[in-house]
Amino acid sequence: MSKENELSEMYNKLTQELRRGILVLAALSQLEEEKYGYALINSLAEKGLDIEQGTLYPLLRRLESQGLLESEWNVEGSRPRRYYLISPEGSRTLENLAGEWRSLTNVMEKLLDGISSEGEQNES
Amino acid sequence: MSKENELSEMYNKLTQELRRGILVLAALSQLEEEKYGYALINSLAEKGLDIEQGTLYPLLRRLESQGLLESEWNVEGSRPRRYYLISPEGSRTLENLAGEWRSLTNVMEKLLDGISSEGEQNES
DNA sequence: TGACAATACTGTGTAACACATTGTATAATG
DNA sequence: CATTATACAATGTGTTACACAGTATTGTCA
Repeated sequence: MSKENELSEMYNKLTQELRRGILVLAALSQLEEEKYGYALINSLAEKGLDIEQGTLYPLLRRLESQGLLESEWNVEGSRPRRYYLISPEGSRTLENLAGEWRSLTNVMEKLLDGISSEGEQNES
Repeated sequence: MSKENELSEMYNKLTQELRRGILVLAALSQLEEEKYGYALINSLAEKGLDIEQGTLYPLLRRLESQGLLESEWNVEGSRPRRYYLISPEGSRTLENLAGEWRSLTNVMEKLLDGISSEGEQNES
């Protein structure tokens, strides 16, 4: 059993690495309207991107400390929630990152040309 | 000056993170025909993906140790070169990763819908 | 001969993610 | 009322990989 497990474990690592890095982009892209962490997790999950709480919350705080996000507590509801919103600087960064992303997809398209994917394509 | 430098430094980190993870995919995709490291660097650069030697060489050795690549010294030319070739298992992994990549691009397309990129789009 | 390009490799630091876990407040259920 | 479940936030620890800078060798060309 060890062989297959090692394999899929390694494969998971690789896909994990693949997802990594897009998280910032994904988060920023969804915070043009104010959201709190938990809601962001859900809205990303709806669009097919699962992210752990232990990944997202530090990420949000990091982005805030970098000046890309702004946050404030909202205590008016049932529970206090910390709402995050993209900052002007975050918007510029988002646009630039989005451009980088599109460049990358262009490059990868060239590189992957002719490689058929077995992975299930989720038709939306 | 420090403010702008910190900014672009952070931005570089982010784009770096964005590139991260796709390196495996890029390398595997180009090694369906035998290549040596230096040539791979050049061929990737031609397609728009710059990768440092200190990044690629350890990556190749890692992929080999994981069984995704095979390598051998070729001493017939002027200098000895280590040639790398994707393994059967590497091919399967490549196909799966390519599928994951395409899923990710689908998700990101949804997420980035409506975000205009300022970054220069390299029209090929 | 000297300088530069091609080619390969390694060691170290940094940073981010995943995972597990803690903690609290509210809702739901028995 | 007590207990469990869920919404929500936070942290800290370990793993991993990338970048960077540096070392080293061998050809080539001036």
